Amino acid sequence: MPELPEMETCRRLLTEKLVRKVITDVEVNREKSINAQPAQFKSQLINVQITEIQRRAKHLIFKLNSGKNLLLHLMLGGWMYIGSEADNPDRTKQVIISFGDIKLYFIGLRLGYLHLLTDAEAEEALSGLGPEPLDHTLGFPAFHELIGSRRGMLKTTLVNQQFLSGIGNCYSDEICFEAGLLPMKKADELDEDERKILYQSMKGVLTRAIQFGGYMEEPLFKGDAKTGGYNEQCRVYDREGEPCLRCGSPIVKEEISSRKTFYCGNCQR
DNA sequence: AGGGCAACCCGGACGC
DNA sequence: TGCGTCCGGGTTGCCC
Repeated sequence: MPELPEMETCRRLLTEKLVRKVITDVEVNREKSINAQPAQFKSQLINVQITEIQRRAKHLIFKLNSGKNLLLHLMLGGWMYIGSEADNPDRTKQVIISFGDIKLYFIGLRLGYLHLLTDAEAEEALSGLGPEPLDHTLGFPAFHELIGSRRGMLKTTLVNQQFLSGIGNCYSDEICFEAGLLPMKKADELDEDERKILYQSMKGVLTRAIQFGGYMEEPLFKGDAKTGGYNEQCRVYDREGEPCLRCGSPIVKEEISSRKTFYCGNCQR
Protein backbone atom coordinates (compact mmCIF):
# COMPACT_ATOMS: atom_id res chain seq x y z
CA MET A 1 0.00 0.00 0.00
CA PRO A 2 2.44 2.65 1.02
CA GLU A 3 4.87 2.96 -1.86
CA LEU A 4 7.96 5.06 -2.49
CA PRO A 5 6.30 8.52 -2.38
CA GLU A 6 4.40 7.68 0.81
CA MET A 7 7.50 6.35 2.55
CA GLU A 8 9.54 9.33 1.39
CA THR A 9 6.89 11.69 2.77
CA CYS A 10 6.96 9.77 6.05
CA ARG A 11 10.74 9.86 6.12
CA ARG A 12 10.85 13.61 5.74
CA LEU A 13 8.20 14.28 8.36
CA LEU A 14 9.59 11.72 10.80
CA THR A 15 13.04 13.23 10.36
CA GLU A 16 11.72 16.63 11.45
CA LYS A 17 9.96 15.10 14.43
CA LEU A 18 12.29 12.40 15.68
CA VAL A 19 15.91 12.86 14.72
CA ARG A 20 18.07 13.48 17.84
CA LYS A 21 15.23 12.26 20.05
CA VAL A 22 15.95 9.53 22.59
CA ILE A 23 13.75 6.47 22.97
CA THR A 24 12.33 6.28 26.48
CA ASP A 25 10.03 3.30 26.17
CA VAL A 26 8.91 0.58 23.80
CA GLU A 27 5.67 -1.36 23.88
CA VAL A 28 5.28 -4.46 21.74
CA ASN A 29 1.78 -5.84 21.39
CA ARG A 30 2.51 -8.15 18.50
CA GLU A 31 5.66 -10.17 18.81
CA LYS A 32 5.64 -11.23 15.19
CA SER A 33 6.20 -7.63 14.15
CA ILE A 34 9.71 -7.69 15.59
CA ASN A 35 12.74 -9.94 15.27
CA ALA A 36 13.68 -10.43 18.91
CA GLN A 37 12.20 -11.21 22.28
CA PRO A 38 10.23 -8.12 23.36
CA ALA A 39 12.38 -7.66 26.47
CA GLN A 40 15.60 -7.77 24.43
CA PHE A 41 14.15 -5.58 21.73
CA LYS A 42 13.13 -3.07 24.35
CA SER A 43 16.44 -3.07 26.21
CA GLN A 44 18.34 -2.53 22.96
CA LEU A 45 16.25 0.53 22.16
CA ILE A 46 15.73 2.34 25.44
CA ASN A 47 18.08 5.33 25.92
CA VAL A 48 19.11 5.07 22.29
CA GLN A 49 19.01 8.12 20.03
CA ILE A 50 17.77 8.25 16.46
CA THR A 51 20.51 9.86 14.41
CA GLU A 52 19.03 9.71 10.93
CA ILE A 53 16.11 8.25 9.02
CA GLN A 54 16.87 6.83 5.61
CA ARG A 55 14.63 5.29 2.99
CA ARG A 56 15.33 2.44 0.61
CA ALA A 57 12.45 1.50 -1.71
CA LYS A 58 9.41 1.04 0.55
CA HIS A 59 11.54 0.55 3.66
CA LEU A 60 12.51 3.12 6.27
CA ILE A 61 15.78 2.69 8.15
CA PHE A 62 16.01 4.38 11.52
CA LYS A 63 19.74 4.81 12.19
CA LEU A 64 20.53 4.55 15.89
CA ASN A 65 23.49 5.88 17.86
CA SER A 66 23.96 2.38 19.25
CA GLY A 67 25.20 1.41 15.79
CA LYS A 68 22.11 -0.63 15.04
CA ASN A 69 19.25 0.04 12.63
CA LEU A 70 15.51 -0.32 12.87
CA LEU A 71 14.30 -1.53 9.51
CA LEU A 72 10.62 -0.86 8.85
CA HIS A 73 8.39 -2.25 6.15
CA LEU A 74 4.70 -1.38 6.42
CA MET A 75 3.63 -3.97 3.83
CA LEU A 76 -0.14 -4.01 3.39
CA GLY A 77 -2.18 -1.49 5.26
CA GLY A 78 0.49 -0.52 7.75
CA TRP A 79 0.76 3.10 8.86
CA MET A 80 2.19 5.28 11.58
CA TYR A 81 0.99 8.06 13.79
CA ILE A 82 2.91 10.49 15.99
CA GLY A 83 1.00 11.81 18.94
CA SER A 84 0.57 11.81 22.69
CA GLU A 85 -1.18 9.48 25.08
CA ALA A 86 -4.25 11.69 24.64
CA ASP A 87 -4.00 12.17 20.90
CA ASN A 88 -3.79 8.95 18.92
CA PRO A 89 -6.03 6.93 16.62
CA ASP A 90 -8.51 4.53 18.16
CA ARG A 91 -6.86 1.51 16.52
CA THR A 92 -4.88 -1.48 17.58
CA LYS A 93 -1.21 -0.54 17.87
CA GLN A 94 1.21 -3.38 17.29
CA VAL A 95 4.23 -1.40 18.48
CA ILE A 96 4.59 1.92 20.30
CA ILE A 97 7.92 3.72 20.61
CA SER A 98 7.98 6.59 23.10
CA PHE A 99 10.21 9.64 23.04
CA GLY A 100 9.13 11.14 26.35
CA ASP A 101 5.63 12.49 25.77
CA ILE A 102 5.84 11.99 22.01
CA LYS A 103 4.86 8.54 20.87
CA LEU A 104 5.27 6.85 17.54
CA TYR A 105 2.45 4.40 16.95
CA PHE A 106 2.71 1.54 14.46
CA ILE A 107 -0.74 0.52 13.26
CA GLY A 108 -1.92 -2.17 10.88
CA LEU A 109 1.30 -4.16 10.98
CA ARG A 110 -0.13 -7.46 9.83
CA LEU A 111 2.63 -8.61 7.58
CA GLY A 112 4.65 -5.47 8.20
CA TYR A 113 7.64 -5.53 10.51
CA LEU A 114 10.15 -3.56 12.52
CA HIS A 115 13.48 -5.35 12.65
CA LEU A 116 16.50 -4.42 14.76
CA LEU A 117 19.56 -5.15 12.64
CA THR A 118 23.28 -4.51 12.40
CA ASP A 119 24.53 -2.57 9.38
CA ALA A 120 25.56 -5.80 7.70
CA GLU A 121 22.21 -7.46 8.38
CA ALA A 122 20.32 -4.43 7.09
CA GLU A 123 22.44 -4.37 3.97
CA GLU A 124 21.77 -8.06 3.44
CA ALA A 125 18.03 -7.59 3.95
CA LEU A 126 17.94 -4.91 1.25
CA SER A 127 20.42 -6.49 -1.12
CA GLY A 128 17.92 -7.94 -3.57
CA LEU A 129 16.33 -4.62 -4.41
CA GLY A 130 16.64 -3.04 -7.81
CA PRO A 131 17.67 0.58 -8.33
CA GLU A 132 15.75 3.52 -6.91
CA PRO A 133 13.58 4.96 -9.70
CA LEU A 134 14.48 8.53 -8.70
CA ASP A 135 18.20 7.91 -8.26
CA HIS A 136 20.03 10.48 -10.37
CA THR A 137 22.42 7.80 -11.57
CA LEU A 138 19.47 6.02 -13.16
CA GLY A 139 19.51 8.02 -16.37
CA PHE A 140 17.68 7.13 -19.54
CA PRO A 141 20.49 4.95 -20.98
CA ALA A 142 20.48 2.77 -17.85
CA PHE A 143 16.68 2.58 -17.84
CA HIS A 144 16.62 1.78 -21.53
CA GLU A 145 18.92 -1.14 -20.96
CA LEU A 146 17.04 -2.29 -17.87
CA ILE A 147 13.62 -2.39 -19.52
CA GLY A 148 14.96 -3.94 -22.69
CA SER A 149 15.88 -7.05 -20.73
CA ARG A 150 12.31 -7.63 -19.51
CA ARG A 151 9.91 -9.87 -21.35
CA GLY A 152 6.97 -9.54 -18.96
CA MET A 153 4.12 -7.07 -18.94
CA LEU A 154 4.78 -3.43 -18.07
CA LYS A 155 2.65 -3.71 -14.97
CA THR A 156 4.45 -6.71 -13.53
CA THR A 157 7.81 -5.25 -14.50
CA LEU A 158 7.17 -1.95 -12.74
CA VAL A 159 6.04 -3.58 -9.50
CA ASN A 160 8.90 -6.09 -9.50
CA GLN A 161 11.18 -4.93 -6.68
CA GLN A 162 14.22 -6.68 -8.14
CA PHE A 163 13.82 -4.66 -11.34
CA LEU A 164 13.07 -1.25 -9.85
CA SER A 165 12.35 -0.75 -6.17
CA GLY A 166 9.61 1.27 -4.54
CA ILE A 167 6.86 1.19 -7.16
CA GLY A 168 3.67 -0.65 -6.17
CA ASN A 169 0.17 -1.20 -7.44
CA CYS A 170 -1.01 2.42 -7.47
CA TYR A 171 1.97 4.11 -9.04
CA SER A 172 2.53 1.43 -11.66
CA ASP A 173 -0.95 2.24 -12.99
CA GLU A 174 -0.39 5.99 -12.69
CA ILE A 175 2.91 5.75 -14.56
CA CYS A 176 1.38 3.68 -17.38
CA PHE A 177 -1.46 6.18 -17.69
CA GLU A 178 0.90 9.14 -17.76
CA ALA A 179 2.91 7.39 -20.46
CA GLY A 180 -0.22 6.50 -22.45
CA LEU A 181 0.83 2.85 -22.44
CA LEU A 182 -1.32 -0.15 -21.57
CA PRO A 183 -0.15 -2.00 -18.46
CA MET A 184 -0.36 -5.38 -20.22
CA LYS A 185 2.00 -4.28 -22.96
CA LYS A 186 5.24 -6.27 -23.10
CA ALA A 187 8.13 -4.30 -21.67
CA ASP A 188 10.69 -5.42 -24.23
CA GLU A 189 8.40 -4.54 -27.13
CA LEU A 190 8.46 -0.81 -26.41
CA ASP A 191 10.12 1.25 -29.08
CA GLU A 192 12.66 3.96 -28.36
CA ASP A 193 10.09 6.74 -28.00
CA GLU A 194 7.86 4.67 -25.73
CA ARG A 195 10.77 3.82 -23.46
CA LYS A 196 11.62 7.49 -23.25
CA ILE A 197 8.04 8.41 -22.40
CA LEU A 198 7.83 5.65 -19.81
CA TYR A 199 11.08 6.82 -18.24
CA GLN A 200 9.92 10.43 -18.07
CA SER A 201 6.51 9.38 -16.74
CA MET A 202 8.10 7.32 -13.99
CA LYS A 203 10.29 10.20 -12.86
CA GLY A 204 7.46 12.70 -13.24
CA VAL A 205 4.71 10.79 -11.46
CA LEU A 206 6.88 9.79 -8.50
CA THR A 207 8.41 13.25 -8.11
CA ARG A 208 5.01 14.88 -8.23
CA ALA A 209 3.55 12.35 -5.78
CA ILE A 210 6.30 13.17 -3.28
CA GLN A 211 5.66 16.89 -3.73
CA PHE A 212 2.00 16.32 -2.91
CA GLY A 213 2.67 14.03 0.06
CA GLY A 214 1.61 10.66 -1.37
CA TYR A 215 -1.83 9.09 -1.28
CA MET A 216 -2.06 7.95 2.34
CA GLU A 217 -5.49 8.12 3.95
CA GLU A 218 -4.39 8.95 7.45
CA PRO A 219 -2.36 11.96 8.62
CA LEU A 220 0.94 11.27 10.35
CA PHE A 221 0.17 13.66 13.19
CA LYS A 222 -2.44 16.18 14.28
CA GLY A 223 -2.47 19.11 11.89
CA ASP A 224 -0.46 17.25 9.24
CA ALA A 225 -1.42 18.96 5.99
CA LYS A 226 1.18 17.16 3.91
CA THR A 227 0.44 13.43 4.05
CA GLY A 228 -2.20 12.29 1.58
CA GLY A 229 -2.07 15.35 -0.66
CA TYR A 230 -1.83 13.09 -3.69
CA ASN A 231 -5.18 11.40 -2.93
CA GLU A 232 -7.01 13.69 -5.34
CA GLN A 233 -4.21 13.50 -7.89
CA CYS A 234 -4.56 9.83 -8.81
CA ARG A 235 -5.82 9.67 -12.37
CA VAL A 236 -6.66 6.00 -12.78
CA TYR A 237 -6.06 4.20 -9.49
CA ASP A 238 -9.36 3.36 -7.78
CA ARG A 239 -11.30 5.34 -10.41
CA GLU A 240 -13.15 2.45 -12.05
CA GLY A 241 -16.00 3.72 -14.22
CA GLU A 242 -15.08 7.35 -13.73
CA PRO A 243 -14.22 9.40 -16.82
CA CYS A 244 -10.64 9.42 -18.00
CA LEU A 245 -9.23 12.87 -17.28
CA ARG A 246 -7.62 12.90 -20.72
CA CYS A 247 -10.31 11.56 -23.03
CA GLY A 248 -13.46 11.00 -20.99
CA SER A 249 -13.76 7.23 -21.53
CA PRO A 250 -14.60 5.26 -18.41
CA ILE A 251 -11.59 3.91 -16.52
CA VAL A 252 -11.39 0.13 -16.70
CA LYS A 253 -10.53 -2.13 -13.78
CA GLU A 254 -9.02 -5.47 -14.64
CA GLU A 255 -7.10 -8.16 -12.83
CA ILE A 256 -3.57 -8.45 -14.22
CA SER A 257 -1.40 -11.16 -12.64
CA SER A 258 -3.71 -11.15 -9.60
CA ARG A 259 -3.45 -7.42 -8.98
CA LYS A 260 -6.25 -4.99 -9.54
CA THR A 261 -5.21 -2.76 -12.39
CA PHE A 262 -6.79 0.47 -13.62
CA TYR A 263 -6.32 2.00 -17.04
CA CYS A 264 -8.03 3.89 -19.85
CA GLY A 265 -8.69 1.50 -22.72
CA ASN A 266 -9.03 4.39 -25.13
CA CYS A 267 -6.01 6.62 -24.69
CA GLN A 268 -3.51 4.09 -23.39
CA ARG A 269 -2.08 2.01 -26.20
C1' DA B 1 12.07 -16.30 -17.56
C1' DG B 2 7.61 -15.12 -16.64
C1' DG B 3 2.86 -16.06 -15.22
C1' DG B 4 -0.19 -18.00 -11.80
C1' DC B 5 -1.15 -18.94 -7.36
C1' DA B 6 -1.07 -20.06 -2.48
C1' DA B 7 0.50 -18.65 1.93
C1' DC B 8 1.50 -15.29 5.16
C1' DC B 9 -1.74 -12.29 8.70
C1' DC B 10 -5.54 -10.13 11.27
C1' DG B 11 -8.04 -5.61 11.91
C1' DG B 12 -11.91 -3.77 10.47
C1' DA B 13 -15.97 -3.54 7.77
C1' DC B 14 -20.21 -5.54 7.02
C1' DG B 15 -24.22 -8.52 7.58
C1' DC B 16 -27.51 -10.53 10.47
C1' DT C 1 -24.49 -4.85 21.13
C1' DG C 2 -22.45 -9.10 19.51
C1' DC C 3 -21.09 -12.53 16.80
C1' DG C 4 -19.46 -14.68 12.43
C1' DT C 5 -17.49 -13.95 7.92
C1' DC C 6 -14.68 -12.11 4.56
C1' DC C 7 -11.46 -8.98 2.35
C1' DG C 8 -7.20 -6.66 1.41
C1' DG C 9 -2.60 -6.55 -0.31
C1' DG C 10 3.27 -6.67 -0.65
C1' DT C 11 6.17 -10.31 -0.71
C1' DT C 12 8.01 -14.96 -1.09
C1' DG C 13 8.34 -19.30 -2.91
C1' DC C 14 6.87 -22.95 -5.71
C1' DC C 15 5.16 -24.97 -9.92
C1' DC C 16 4.59 -25.07 -14.82
